[in-house]
This record gives sequence, C-alpha cells and structure tokens, in this order.
Amino acid sequence: MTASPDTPAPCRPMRKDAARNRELLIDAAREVFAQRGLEASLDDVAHRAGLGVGTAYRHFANKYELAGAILEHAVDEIVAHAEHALTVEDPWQALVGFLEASLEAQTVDRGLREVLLGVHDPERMQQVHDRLVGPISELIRRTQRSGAMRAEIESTDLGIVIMMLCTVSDIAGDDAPQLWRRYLPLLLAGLQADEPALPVPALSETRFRELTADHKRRMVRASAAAPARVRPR
Amino acid sequence: MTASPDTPAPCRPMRKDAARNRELLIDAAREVFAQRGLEASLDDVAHRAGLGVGTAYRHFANKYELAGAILEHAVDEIVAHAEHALTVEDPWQALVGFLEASLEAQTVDRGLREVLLGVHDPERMQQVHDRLVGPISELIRRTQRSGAMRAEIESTDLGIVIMMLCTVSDIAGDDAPQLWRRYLPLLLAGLQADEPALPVPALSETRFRELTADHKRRMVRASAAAPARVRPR
Amino acid sequence: MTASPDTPAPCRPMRKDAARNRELLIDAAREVFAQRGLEASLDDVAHRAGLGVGTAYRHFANKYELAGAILEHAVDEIVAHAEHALTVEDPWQALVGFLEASLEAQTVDRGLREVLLGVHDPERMQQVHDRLVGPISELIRRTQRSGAMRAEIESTDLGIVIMMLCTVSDIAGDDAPQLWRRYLPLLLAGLQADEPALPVPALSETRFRELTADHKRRMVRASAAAPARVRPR
Amino acid sequence: MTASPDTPAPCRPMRKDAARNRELLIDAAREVFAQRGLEASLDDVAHRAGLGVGTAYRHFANKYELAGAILEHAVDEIVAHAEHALTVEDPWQALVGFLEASLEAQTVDRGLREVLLGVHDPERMQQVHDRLVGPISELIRRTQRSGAMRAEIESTDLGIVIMMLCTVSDIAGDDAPQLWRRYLPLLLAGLQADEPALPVPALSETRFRELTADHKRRMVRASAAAPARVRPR
DNA sequence: TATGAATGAGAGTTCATTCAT
DNA sequence: AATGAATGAACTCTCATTCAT
Repeated sequence: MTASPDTPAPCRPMRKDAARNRELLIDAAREVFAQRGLEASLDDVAHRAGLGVGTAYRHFANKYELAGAILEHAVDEIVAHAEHALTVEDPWQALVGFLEASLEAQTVDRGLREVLLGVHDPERMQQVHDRLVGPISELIRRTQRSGAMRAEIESTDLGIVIMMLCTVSDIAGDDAPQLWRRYLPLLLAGLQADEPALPVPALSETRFRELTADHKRRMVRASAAAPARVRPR
Repeated sequence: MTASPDTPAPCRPMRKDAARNRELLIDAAREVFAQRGLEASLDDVAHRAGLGVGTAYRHFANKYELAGAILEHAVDEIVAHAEHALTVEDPWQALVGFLEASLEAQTVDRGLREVLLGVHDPERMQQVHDRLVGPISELIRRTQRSGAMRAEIESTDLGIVIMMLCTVSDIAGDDAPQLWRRYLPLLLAGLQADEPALPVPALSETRFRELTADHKRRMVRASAAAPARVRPR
Repeated sequence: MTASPDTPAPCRPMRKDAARNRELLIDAAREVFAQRGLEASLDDVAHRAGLGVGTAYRHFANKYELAGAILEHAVDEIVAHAEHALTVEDPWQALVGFLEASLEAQTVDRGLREVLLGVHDPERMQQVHDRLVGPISELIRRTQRSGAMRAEIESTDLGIVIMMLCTVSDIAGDDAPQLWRRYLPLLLAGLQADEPALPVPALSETRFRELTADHKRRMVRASAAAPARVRPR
Repeated sequence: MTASPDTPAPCRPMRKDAARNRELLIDAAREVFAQRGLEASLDDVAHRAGLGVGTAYRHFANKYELAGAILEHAVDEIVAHAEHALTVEDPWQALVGFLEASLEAQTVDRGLREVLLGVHDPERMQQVHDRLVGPISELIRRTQRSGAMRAEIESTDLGIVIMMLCTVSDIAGDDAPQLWRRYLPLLLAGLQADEPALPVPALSETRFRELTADHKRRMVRASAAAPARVRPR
C-alpha cells in the first residue's frame, strides 16, 4: 500500500534502476580514476555518473568498495582473456596472447593499474583471486605440458608478471603506452623451459592472496581505524 | 681573543645542529614513509623526528622535496653499487651483483620504493638520472662486449628492470621480502644474448628522464591540473 | 502522482535551506568583517553563522568570493540610491542626496568599507562598476547640464569621492560615525562649476576598472607574486 | 669595572652600531613594505637589511613597533614639510605646497600609506600627532589670517585631507601615481573662505589622537590578546 | 530512494616570536 | 650583540562521509 497501485512492477524495476546506477558509477569511476588516479574525489565520480554523492554511498560503503568493484570488473576481463586463451591451439601462443590482452587493458587506464597494483582496497581481493586461479592454472599447466614453460612456474607468477608490466605502463604513462611490449619478451624468456632453477619458491595461492590483500590494507587510509566521528553540532 | 687566530673558520658551529636535524628529518621520513607510504603527513614525520613542523619546512620546501632528499640518498647508494660493480672481473657477475645490491636496499623500505617508483616529486629526478647514466652504461657496455648480453639493452632498461623488481617487493611487503629474487632470473634470462629481437625500442635517456619526471608530476597534485570544479552559486 | 501535476515546479525546496545559509554566511561575514576587518578567518565567519567551515567553502570558493558577495550587496544599494536620485527634481540635490545615502550605508560597516575600498578581491569588480556607470553618469550629466557642476567631472570621479569619504569613516570608526559629513561639503565645493581647471584628467571608465581591479589583485595574495623565498638547503 | 679596561669606548661605538642597524631595518622595512605591503614578513625585512630576524627583535618588540618607527620617519618628513612651508611668503601657496610635498612622499610608498592610513600600530601614534599639531596649526592660522581659508578649518582637518588623498594614491597604485593631484584642487576649493558653514565640527586634537590610535588598535592582530604561548615542547 | 548540502577532521603551508649558540 | 634555527598556532582549503529533505 505504500507504493501507489499503478506502479507496475513493485521492486524489480527498482532493482534494474539500482543496477543501472551501479554500472554508471563504476563506469564513471573508471573514467575519472583513469584520468586523475584514485586521488579523485567521490563527488567527481558521482557527478560524472550524473548522480549525487549520496547515491554513490547507497551502492558502495566507501571509496575503497568502489575501487574493489572496479577491480572485479578488471578481473572479469582478465578471467575472460584467460578463458579465451584456453581455446587457442598453441599453448605458448595462448599464454602470450593472454598476457598481451591483459596488459592492453591496463595500458590505457591509470585507475585500473592503481587498483590492480593494489594502491588501495581491502578484503574483497581474496574472492577475486579465487576466480583467477582456475583458468590461469590451467593455462600454465597446458604450456608446461607442451614443454614450452619451466615447471616451476605457478599461477601466482603470472599475476606478478602482469603487475610488473603494469608498473612499466604506469611509468610510461600516456606518452609511451606500448613500452611494456619491450619488457614482455624479457619476462617470457625467463618463463621458458631451459633456464636454471629459480632461487626462491613461488608464493602459494593462499600466501599470494594474503599478501596482496595486506598490501592494499596497508594503503587504506588510517581513517578507517579513526575514532567514531563525534555527532555533529 | 674570542676566536683563536689560527682557526680556519671552516663553517659555522650552528650548522651542526641544523645538519643534525636535517638528518633526523630524513631518517624519520624514511621510517614513516616506510610504514605508511608517502601519504603520511609532514607533521607526522616532524614529530617522529622530535621536531616541530616548521622545522621540517625550514629544511624542505614541501613533502616532495623531502622525498627528493631520500631519493638522493637512495641514488647515492645505487651509484655506489654500480661503481663498485665496475671493479668486478666478470661483467655478467658484476651486472647481477649490481642489480641484487640495488634491490636489497629497496626491499626493506617501502618509502624508498615509492620514491624510486616515482610516486612523487618532479624536476630533481633529472639530475638523479644524469648521475646514474654514466656508470650503468659502462656496466652494460662491458657485459655486451663480453657477449653475455643482447646488444639492444640500454641504460634505461636497467632502470625499468629495477623498478619492476621494486614492484615485486612492494607487493610482497615485509612478509616476502625476498620474493624479488624469484623474478630477477626471469628478467636476466631476457637480458641475455641469444634471444630474438625486442619488439619495441628502448627509451632514449632523454625520453626516460621526461617520462619519469612526468610520471611524478602527474602524481604530485593532480588537482593542479584538475578541471575547474563546478562551484554552486 | 507523487508530484501534483499543477505544480509549476519553480525550484527545488532544498534550495531554501541553502539560500538561507548563504544569507547567514553573508550576514555573519558582514558582522565579523565589520569588527575585525578582512583579516578575520573564514572559520570565524562560518562559526558566527552557526555553520561549519566546509559549508562556507561550498558557497564561496574563498574569502574573497565572500567579500565579493558582500560587495554586490553594497553595490546593489548604491545603484538603488543612484536610481532613486534620478527621480529627484533638483539635480544638485539629487547628487548630494545620492552621496549622502551611499555614505550612510558605509558608515556603520567597516567590512563593507574595506570591501569597497577594495582591500581585496579581483575580477568580479569589473561587473560591479559596469552596473554603476550608467545611473551615475546620468546623474552627473543632469547636474552638469543644470550648470551646478564643472564639466570636467566624470563618473569615475564620484567613485573616488565616495572612497575618500569612506576613508574618513574608516578612520573615525564607530566613535565619530558622522565625521564624513564634515568633508562632504569640502568636496562638493570642489565639484562645483566655477573653479579653475583640474590639473589631472579623470580616469577613463576602463582605466578605473583596471586600477581598482588591480588594486585588489595586489592585495589578494602578494605572496603569489612574491620573489621566490630563499630556502636553506 | 664591568667592562674590561682595555675596551676603548665602552658603549658609544656599540650604540653607533645599534643605531646603524636600526636605520638599516627601517630602511629595509620601507622598501619591503613599499613593495608588498605590511603583509610582508619580518624575515624578509631583516634579510633585506642584511641582518638576522633576531636582530630585528632586538630593536623592535614586534612588527607593529617597526611600523611605528616607519611612521615616525614619515611624520618627521611631514613636520619638516610643514616647517619649511612656514618660510614661504604666500600663506596659501605655503599650504598647498605643504600638502603636495606630503603627498608626493606617500605616492611612491604603499607601506607608508598603509601605516599612515593606520592599517596597523597602537599607542605610539599619540606622540606622533603631538609633533604635527604645532607647525600645522601655525600654517592654518597664517592662511586663515590672510583670508584665504575658512575659519572653521583646524589642524586635524589637514590630517584627514592628507589621508583622503592617500586613499586616492592607494587605489591608483603605481599606474596612476599622480591621480591625487586631480582631487587636491577639489579639496582646496572646499578649504577656501567663502563657502557655507560645515555641518559637523572638526575633531579636537585629543579626539583625533584617540580615534586614530583606536583605529590602529582595532587592526592590531588579536594575537596580542592571545593566551600566553605554552612553553615549547 | 535519490539528492546534494553540511560537516569537521586533517593536510599543507606561513610566519611572528623565542632562544640556543 | 647578532644570528638564524626552531617552534607551533593559525590559516586556507579539501574531501570522505552523514543526513535532512
């Protein structure tokens, strides 16, 4: 009775609207962060989305939740790349193609890099990596079975490799957006089979998850731990 | 009679205090930045040093000047490593030793990494690289002459390689401080001679300088270049 | 059904609050500036208005924008006085009445005087003078046609005269708020027709605008143009 | 006995040095204030004088004492002009000459104007005006006796007139440094004999002293009344 | 539910003034 | 007596977050 009787669908359209706004916000955030980094204010993001700040807070508890959502988008893409790579015949080509596709996305998006390099965001990270492990591990296993990759390589290694190349893009910025392509072959050489043993073991999945989550946690403004705000006035 | 006639009067005694404070500030900054990154406030740095904020501003025009001072320290070390490496007989061992020594320093110090990764600070960078180019180029030339390194590698490549490994340390944090050692061999494999040609040319020195300076400038205060915020009337 | 169909929807109801606060801020600023001059901090103004600093900054980009808003109020009054004066029969009486009315407003309000004397604020000034030129010029023309005023007087002269009398009020403060009345006749005598030629031409409108704007700009932040302070290393 | 016997001149040479520094500081302050107004920092003044800040504080208890000293210099000049004017034959020409000479000094010196317009400084003012009253009153009396000036004019009026013209220079700045000459005749016309009675009596000397002192006192930073500084650290 | 006004802690920076040398 | 390093309060301005409408 609260809703007037002529409202056609009581809650579904609401949801659709809400979902739409969520997307609008994430898109806006990617644009804004891509331009000005994670330092940009939520106000700016909300207005770029054509919404009020309050609406942003209805969807994301805080700025880092939003960063997390962006991350999920990015991970979706990487997972998609990995899954697509599994359909490529030549395992080594598949792997290279996967790395290239992943990097191409970061190359144009500073905000994405900052998120991926973990400049911010807390917990959510864990779930994220869980999604990556499967397809990436399979990709690696295939390559290793084909003899094109040294046996020691594990799924976390690919994550690290991607991040290292992100760093290159981050340094190069818009002025040399393809510079990472110079360093990819360097790393690929290292991934190949005939090299001597690596001196340090790879991180375990668990460890990797902990570390990256931790890395991000360190970055999150101390304000999270700040004393409860005094009631206004 | 106050000043003994044979005193060469090399410098003012007062300076001793000031110099001490300058060191205190740099040390405090390394500690604080190491813990909380460059986001930490100058207030915190000053107080960690047991000094007032104003004193920090007497020594450094702003936070990024301070970061610059830390950077210079770090660069001093890297240059020293490079120069020492030039005394090592085997060129390849010299190069590897140089990279290892450089990374070891960063490994324990997040603030240093952030500074080196260029998260901040503008101009001063140029002078810095000028100091690095000489010894590093020589190091590379020796290795290339010995046939142990592909000819395409240039001095900027080593800078990028160091930064990529810094990223690894940055992700790993204090929990896996040696993780970079896993990825160094990967990159070394890429540096060796018998690999196919790289798809992208190296940055020229000039370009590299511009980019890193630019990278930092972007970080310093995006707000300066931010679009004029719409102001309600 | 939520919004009644016959509502012309002239403006958002929320605005009422915001508009109220804007007025509160301007009123508070007039009070505070009246007591302590433009040196008072925006913090103080905001708190006098019973609002937070942030609110002040939502409405005014900075202190000088606020001063500008006060100025606009003041100019509104002066323009109103000038327009009213144009309805008075005797041109000379109209002019005198205009000056008296203008001064009476300033007399009680130091902040207003400081703003008008241009102790601060930049550009907006121009628009202001544009609004004054019309009615004041007409006032002058009428008086000159009646033979009561020397022909050389121009609209800028009245602006300067008002400012000179503001200075008197500024010096006299609350203790001799009517002192300006002693000096008005002195100046009026000078404005009358039978005196010898003035040794210096009046400022052109353009020139006047430039100067006052400039005057203010000089005040805003000398620091911006200040010679780079020598910084100890 | 306190001074060692071989000190040639126990205190006189000291004095000379101190007096020299005092002059250096006042000169530097006039230069600096002339360029950047009273907002300039004492540090800048001291360094312009080639001295340390500490030395400035040995001579002046605070910034406003220094402004007071500048004021005294300015008053010295005005008194000198007045005294010189008394030697001029024609009383009216003497008066005009006095005003012109007084204004010429202010015209080039923003700091002096700020001081004179009383933007700052406290008590000392009183003594100052005492010095002006004598010669200026004599100047006026002569002119009045000659029939060239209305009888109501008193010494304070000239002070106000000078300040009004200072305002003109303040507005005009360096761009129209002679603009005050346009308004001097206007005021002179008012000072002449045949005009109708002034509606408000002149300030008495005492009153004038009180007001100007008060005006300045209002401006002095509230910090003077601030709670005693907490002992450092 | 969406909005955007309000809030206030906090960051960077300056400068009058003090004090050790 | 002179110096300039040190101090910290004060100021302007920003922005994450809350809340009235």
